[in-house]
Amino acid sequence: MSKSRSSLPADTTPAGRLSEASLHLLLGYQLAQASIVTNAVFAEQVGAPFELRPVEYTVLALIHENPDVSATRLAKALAVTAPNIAAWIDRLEKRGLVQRIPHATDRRAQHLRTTREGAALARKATESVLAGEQDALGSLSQGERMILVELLHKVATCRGG
Amino acid sequence: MSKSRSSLPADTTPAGRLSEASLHLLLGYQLAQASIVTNAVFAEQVGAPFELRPVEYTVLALIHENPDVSATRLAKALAVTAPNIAAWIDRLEKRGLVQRIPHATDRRAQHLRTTREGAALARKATESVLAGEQDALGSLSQGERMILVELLHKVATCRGG
DNA sequence: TATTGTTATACTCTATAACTATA
DNA sequence: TATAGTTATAGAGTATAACAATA
Repeated sequence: MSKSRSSLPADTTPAGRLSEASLHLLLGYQLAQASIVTNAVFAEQVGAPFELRPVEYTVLALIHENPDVSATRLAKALAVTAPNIAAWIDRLEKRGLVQRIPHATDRRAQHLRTTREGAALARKATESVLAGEQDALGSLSQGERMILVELLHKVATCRGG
Repeated sequence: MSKSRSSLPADTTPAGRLSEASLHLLLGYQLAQASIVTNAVFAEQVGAPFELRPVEYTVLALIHENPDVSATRLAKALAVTAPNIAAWIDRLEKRGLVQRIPHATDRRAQHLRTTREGAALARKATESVLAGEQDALGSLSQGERMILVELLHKVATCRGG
């Protein structure tokens, strides 16, 4: 069953049917338009039920996957400033989702780990967004989604890190 | 000449080399990571030289391409609220880049048009970001960029408009 | 001197509520 | 009663500066 939406002219905005021919090839514009959809999915599947903001969720998930990571490395991975990553970690720590562990030899540094509850939440949240995205993006085949993810990763890799 | 960066492990963040296996398939996450790159390109090519914010530029470009569009339709196309689109239009109008024209029959409504300067700026800005993106994303072939744009457009089209 | 992490603070962006005017 | 657009205001998100402690 194809969606009526698939009959949209190629060079018009998804909402409002505005011409976007000159913007069509702009990756930044298309990323922003696509993000409107994924942001809505995230808000519905994770933001509202688990009270996690997008960045907050990503911080939690990356700590979960990278036990004993430092705040500095997290900040670089997400391109957020040091004061802001500290604030996000604060929130997660106060909710009992992550722990700050003192570094054994370097007394300035610290390791970050998820608690048992944090790990469980990270798993549940990831599962929920994934399912939500697959549901919302039904018009894309599994293959198309794979290609899209790989190309996006290639774009992200152009970053100076 | 291939970039040293192309030797990056597939499931690590571009910066910080964190594992991201569980996030890898999340479109929202990959969009955010890719946006870090395109946002930097925009800031350098348009944001700084022309003093235009991303949304501000997009509003200008869409008005340029859709003469006599209404603020309501613009707001829907960009998924921003009515008060915010009004503020962005205010900024553009005060800089002499767009004009608000009273509607002929409906005295509540108005048409939006770019001025001669606004049109010139829209053209120059679009040209600059495009060139900047092509330069920054040199590791993607022209074909890959086309596929990426089309898939992103397909994602955006999943929006309820 | 450079690095890790923090606090304090200001700025930008966005959202909601309440309003005017018109249809 | 619904719509187009505005104003006022609060909240979320991010940035810079200045700092403490350690390497």
